[in-house]
Amino acid sequence: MSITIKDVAKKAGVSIATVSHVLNKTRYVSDELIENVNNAVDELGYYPNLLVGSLRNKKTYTIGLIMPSISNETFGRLAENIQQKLFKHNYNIIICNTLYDADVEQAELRTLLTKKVDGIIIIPTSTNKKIFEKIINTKVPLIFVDRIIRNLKVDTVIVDNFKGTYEAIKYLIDLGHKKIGYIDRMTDHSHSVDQKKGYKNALEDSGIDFKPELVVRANGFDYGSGADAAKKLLNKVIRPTAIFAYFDIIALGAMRKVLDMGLKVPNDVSIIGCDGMPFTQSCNPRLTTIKFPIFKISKIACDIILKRIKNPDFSKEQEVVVRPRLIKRESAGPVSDPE
Amino acid sequence: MSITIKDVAKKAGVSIATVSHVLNKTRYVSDELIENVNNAVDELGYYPNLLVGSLRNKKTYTIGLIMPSISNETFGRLAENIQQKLFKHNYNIIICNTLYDADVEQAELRTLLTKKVDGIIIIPTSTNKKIFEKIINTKVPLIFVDRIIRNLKVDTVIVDNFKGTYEAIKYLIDLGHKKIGYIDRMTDHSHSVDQKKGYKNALEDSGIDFKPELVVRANGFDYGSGADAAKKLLNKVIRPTAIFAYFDIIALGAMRKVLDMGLKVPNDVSIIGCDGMPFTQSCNPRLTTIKFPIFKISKIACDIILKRIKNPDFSKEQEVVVRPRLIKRESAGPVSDPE
DNA sequence: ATGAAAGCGCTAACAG
DNA sequence: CTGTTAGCGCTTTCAT
Repeated sequence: MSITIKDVAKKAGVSIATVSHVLNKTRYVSDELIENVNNAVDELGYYPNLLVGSLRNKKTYTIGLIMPSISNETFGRLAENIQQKLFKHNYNIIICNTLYDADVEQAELRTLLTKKVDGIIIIPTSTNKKIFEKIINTKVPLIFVDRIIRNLKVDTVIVDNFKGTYEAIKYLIDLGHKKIGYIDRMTDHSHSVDQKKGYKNALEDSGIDFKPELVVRANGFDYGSGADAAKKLLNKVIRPTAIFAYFDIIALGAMRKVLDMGLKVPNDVSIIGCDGMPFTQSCNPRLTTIKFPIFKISKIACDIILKRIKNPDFSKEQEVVVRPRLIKRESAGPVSDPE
Repeated sequence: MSITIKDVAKKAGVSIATVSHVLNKTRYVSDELIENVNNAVDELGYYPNLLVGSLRNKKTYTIGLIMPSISNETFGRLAENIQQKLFKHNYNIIICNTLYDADVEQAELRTLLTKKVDGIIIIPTSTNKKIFEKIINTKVPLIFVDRIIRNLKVDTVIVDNFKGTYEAIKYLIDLGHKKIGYIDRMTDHSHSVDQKKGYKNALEDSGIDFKPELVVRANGFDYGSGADAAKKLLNKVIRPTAIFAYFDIIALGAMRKVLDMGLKVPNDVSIIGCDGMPFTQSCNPRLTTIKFPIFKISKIACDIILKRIKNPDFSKEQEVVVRPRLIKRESAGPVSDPE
């Protein structure tokens, strides 16, 4: 039972039309009535119901943002950037975490459509084309971030994981490393596949054989998984002199395990992570990492969705690829024992 | 121009009432018509407009969440927890970051009221009572988290920063430390004031004089500020043998500075942080820290707001205080050089 | 210069 | 068993 325009009109002694026009400055109203209306608004504490408009002019000024988990600091920063940028354009965002559960994601998508968001930005969990095609059919602007599904007609903004990883592995090779362990994800998402390809190609281009036993999988994004994965790698017959991990925290866990085993970083084992999280510049030793370009990604995603909302046909679906950057720090160094 | 109930009714050859009743199972409809309606829904890709209902039954199933910055990992986890819990009750959340700007916060509050959220959970930036009293007058349930404003009739969930800090300082004292540096916040918020009081009281209760020169301020939550603050402390005439910081990242920055100056942690300087962020268990050395009880806080906040939504008068405004916990790790140890 | 009223999408009371 | 319609809060056209 909140205060409505009727209450204001009654209190101000005018028609609801006049109240509306005063608030929106949509036609001339005498100074006296303007004053009456404004006073009534203040006294009653009236906040116009924006949702009503959505039923007329078809805009809610709300955008859905679906991601695996905003507590992941990189995603959190991405979300914050997106929220900031969109708020400047008067949009709010409804945030949903899938926690890597495709069913949850589907439910969230449904709710968002039901709440008539003006658009959806998503770091998808599901790889099921059908689901997204349904969304696309609604004509609600949809932007994919950080993950691509081939042959889906949708705007996409991704990081070039292939090149990023290729460059990092190449860097290790140039430092003399030949036995490079690789901590892989559990998923079959594009970004994961591309990353592994970067690893393989870098090795092969330098004439180093790819050895499957140097690849180990870690599940999740916690440092315990990183430590476990590193343990497996370090106990191999051919012990790697360098380890690449898909996520900084995994890399940190790996580093921890290396140190706990009495080895030195980078003297005995070099380590490279991914994302460029803030702590990577303050841990000990500082972590070499591939920086995820949060700012660029969020800017592009926002630009596209705003344009798409303004004009759904402003262009064909775009696929924007952003190049990540290798930040060289202390955790990766020359191999100490080149054979 | 999205698909409406009319389109469905036409396609299914029934009235809009029947469509409504089929979708909501609110009255008997023959199997045949149910089937027709469901088919029409599927074929058209119809998503009912939930916002319309909000204008009738006065519920939007949307809750506003305002915090300084979700990219702060602790806040991010809090937000994620809250989102998860509320989603189970069919609520979505609109997230707003104030970035510690009170004006932004005020604008966000306004927008949320305008979008008729069913409630607002806020870690407030502003300390201005007037602003919040206005919100409270609207009767929209409001919950304060992690910050308290005295004499404001509002539900509040906070951490006992006094006790938490008291305990941490006491721990250092028991380890033999007498010169304990304190890195303080820039704000005058309750949690900050309480924290400092905990520091002072712990000292005094142990017969150690509080020395203002051992208190230094850092602005922000980045590790650079922590390093700067630590530098100031370490260059004091009486160099502290321990440093307490209000935030883990500040503590990490301080630790970094200590190491960079050629000192050892904890041998030369012990360090304690606040929040219990994940990286504190994997940095080197592992950080002793006061754990912020994210799970409890979010649970309590959600419980209260849901009850308040269901029944605004279910109880008087509550003030729940949660006790934090000191996690003892390697960054704090016995003083090496007790005089 | 201002008011009356239609209509947005949907639910629920009423009609049959 | 199903359809017709009022009405939620507001904008906007039409009327005066």
